[in-house]
Amino acid sequence: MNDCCVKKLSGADLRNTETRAVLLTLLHNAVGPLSPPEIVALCHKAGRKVNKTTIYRDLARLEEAGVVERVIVSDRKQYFELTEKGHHHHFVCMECHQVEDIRIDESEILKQEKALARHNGFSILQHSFEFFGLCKTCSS
Amino acid sequence: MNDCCVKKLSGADLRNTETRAVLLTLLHNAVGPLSPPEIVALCHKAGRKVNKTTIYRDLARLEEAGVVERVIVSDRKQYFELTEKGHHHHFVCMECHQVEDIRIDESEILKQEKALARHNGFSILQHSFEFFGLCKTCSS
DNA sequence: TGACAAATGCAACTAAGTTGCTAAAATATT
DNA sequence: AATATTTTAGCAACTTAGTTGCATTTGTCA
Repeated sequence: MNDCCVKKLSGADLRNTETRAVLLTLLHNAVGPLSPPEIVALCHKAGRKVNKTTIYRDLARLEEAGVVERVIVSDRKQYFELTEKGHHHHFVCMECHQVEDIRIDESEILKQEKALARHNGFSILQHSFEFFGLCKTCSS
Repeated sequence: MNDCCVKKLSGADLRNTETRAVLLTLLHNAVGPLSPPEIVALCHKAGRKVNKTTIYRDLARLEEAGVVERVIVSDRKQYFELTEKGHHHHFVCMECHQVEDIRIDESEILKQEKALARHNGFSILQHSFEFFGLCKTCSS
């Protein structure tokens, strides 16, 4: 298990297991957020037999510990990514369904959020923007 | 069945059935998009016994016909709303999970979309913004 | 009214996600 | 290093959303 993983796990009071190392490595290498079924499939591909229950529970614990974040993507699945990736949004390819991280300037949006909250009487605590279209590969 | 529904259905080459009238009325009166299980529950509440299969199929046909739109909300369910409501976004209450329609000025965002697409090599065809927080009722 | 296509309901199915319980592995203790 | 303790893993069973095939019923139009 690499040092980075050990640090993340021990800092979170979680035991260092091979499954967690694989999980964190997968999330680390991913170009976008991963869903639990995707993670299970990738583990199996990497020769590691894991049960989906374990993945769901590990993700829940890592989320509690602040190591991963549950991400809001629109296709009726949960997604997770490393917290260290920071706040960003997603591009979803309508053809291959791949999800890519993207970063945008939010200054204008934050202004509008404030106005919205004031006007409608609710408080806005977070947001999620998704863009849909064809990715580089699928559009060429 | 009210005139409005009849027009929507005949214009879409769909037969006028009581179930569809109820469905369209529910969507018409909703403050936000509805999920199929929600629609089934609301139908039953309104004294109309419908099978979920019918609702899923009716929604699919109405979507094809452009009468309703499949909406992208983040909680792993499909949602539908009347197309006539036009383009807008959603506010999701983190407490009661109610989804409300909201409208924002997108001029700044559209500019960024163009830049993003150019920069990353993909084409953006649609987007979906969701805001999360506490609704008027839940925050008071 | 009757023919025919469309719509409905039912049962059976898939897939994501959850929970309880037992077995196994990781850490702490001696 | 061996063992006690606690966490983690795996399995089976379950829930809910959503889908499909097929038989039956209902709209629509001649």
